[in-house]
Amino acid sequence: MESVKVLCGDCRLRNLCVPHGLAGKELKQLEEIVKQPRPLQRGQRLYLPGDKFHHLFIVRSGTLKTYTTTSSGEQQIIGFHLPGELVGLDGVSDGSYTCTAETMEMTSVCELPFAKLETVMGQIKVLQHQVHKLMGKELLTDQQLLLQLGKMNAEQRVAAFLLNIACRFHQRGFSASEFHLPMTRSDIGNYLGLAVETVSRQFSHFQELDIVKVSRKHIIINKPEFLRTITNPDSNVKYHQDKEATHC
Amino acid sequence: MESVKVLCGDCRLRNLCVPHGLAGKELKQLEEIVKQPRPLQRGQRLYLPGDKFHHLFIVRSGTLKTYTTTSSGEQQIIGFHLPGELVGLDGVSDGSYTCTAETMEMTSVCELPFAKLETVMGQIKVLQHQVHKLMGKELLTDQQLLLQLGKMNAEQRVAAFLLNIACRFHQRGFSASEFHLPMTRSDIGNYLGLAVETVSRQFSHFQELDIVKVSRKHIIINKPEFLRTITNPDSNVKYHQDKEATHC
DNA sequence: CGTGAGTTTGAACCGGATCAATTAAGGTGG
DNA sequence: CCACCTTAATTGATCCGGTTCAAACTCACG
Repeated sequence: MESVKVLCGDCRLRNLCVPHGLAGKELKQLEEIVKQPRPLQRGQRLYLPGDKFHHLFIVRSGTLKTYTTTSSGEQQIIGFHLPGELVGLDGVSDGSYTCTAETMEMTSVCELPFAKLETVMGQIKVLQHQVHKLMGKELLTDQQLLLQLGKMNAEQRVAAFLLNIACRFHQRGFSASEFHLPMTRSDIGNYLGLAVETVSRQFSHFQELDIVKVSRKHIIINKPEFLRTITNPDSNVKYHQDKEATHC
Repeated sequence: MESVKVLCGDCRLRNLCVPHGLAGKELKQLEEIVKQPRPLQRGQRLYLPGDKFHHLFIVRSGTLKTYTTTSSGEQQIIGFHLPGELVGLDGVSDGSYTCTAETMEMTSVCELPFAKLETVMGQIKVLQHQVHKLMGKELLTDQQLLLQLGKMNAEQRVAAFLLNIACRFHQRGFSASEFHLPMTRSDIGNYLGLAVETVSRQFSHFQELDIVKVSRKHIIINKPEFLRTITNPDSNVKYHQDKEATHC
């Protein structure tokens, strides 16, 4: 029995995603080129370095990580991808992927054939612009991480990481103050350029300060504003007292 | 007296650049939307964070750097941009630039209005695909740097940096083994997440090993294969003996 | 239960930062 | 053309944040 396809128009995530701004016939055009392969178990790979690039993927549920591998076998995690996020852009430039995309839990994705997407983008301006924005967002995400790796100490990196994850959960309709991390400490350390032990110690450290409550992968953020103070040391930007928007 | 506009069709860099693959009427369509503002002195800014995004820029001659600035005023250089390279994609996502783009010497650029570019991309498939590839390349460049910042030690970062610069000079028709660095040690250190002193020491170190000859900004690479060995430690990938292509 | 992966915590070590001082090189004005 | 000044680069000595090594602990899962 095949599972029924979720149409973009019915998807909770559509406004974070490629179909943002589309409706009617145009939305249908997009829906027609989207495939939804069967869900993947934890640890399965969507693609490997060198695989020919044909598709972009969008996480529908679950989480992916993408990582590059050095010639000596070390890997650097480039990103964690939550529902609504685009994966596979690393293949656009050379026509083959350079990263590995691997699921971190049971995960469903949408599959977008890039050649067809480009054709439809040529016809629908709104779609074209939205895809460009999503490509641009990837760049900003990477730049944010570069800043963390290049200029922040361990405490700041972990604080920034927690805020970033909290913010993205919030955007997806989940709590920004209480959530379940889909990745291990080791993944976090790899991503942030830190040893596992350092990540663990920073978590304990924040817990001692009563900024967060950590039990394994379950996180409660008590004082997001403290985390923000840590990442932005002597920023004299006023702290905005919007009750809700503060998390992002 | 206005300087004469260099047409894409006459530009040495056209195959690295946006017009790659275009000819005739299509090339003309592109040429029509390209502006060439007057050359910029060293230290001038093309845009600042928060400036509204209207243009992409392409370096025609000279060098740019782009950097993000933290709330506390620290800056992280994201990239150095040589002739033929695209600058300004950090503005696509939010409609405002997030970086500062600053010249490192006397520099000329081409200016591409992004809205018009998108229109023409909708009409010319080859152009559309080429721009997407250039956007994808930015991502790969950032990912390369992430790997360096996340997983490499000082020696490896500096070696990788030299190889990367050498390669890009080579692609632009200059020598890969002898060149003039457009940036200061401090810029290199900032870019690589290292202190100035560390960069300087690594240069001296490589010079002692007779791998390079350094005098200030003038660099001669004697043994690029040694640099490659340093960045790819126990890679058992065979060393290709192509006399020329080896630099990249 | 028992087993193994993931996590936490402690102690010792080290690579690169920081501090400090010297040298070299453009750039400027006399 | 040269003396002066400022900025960039080099080199040495010390220090420290984060890694590494080691061990104990916890929890999910067969």
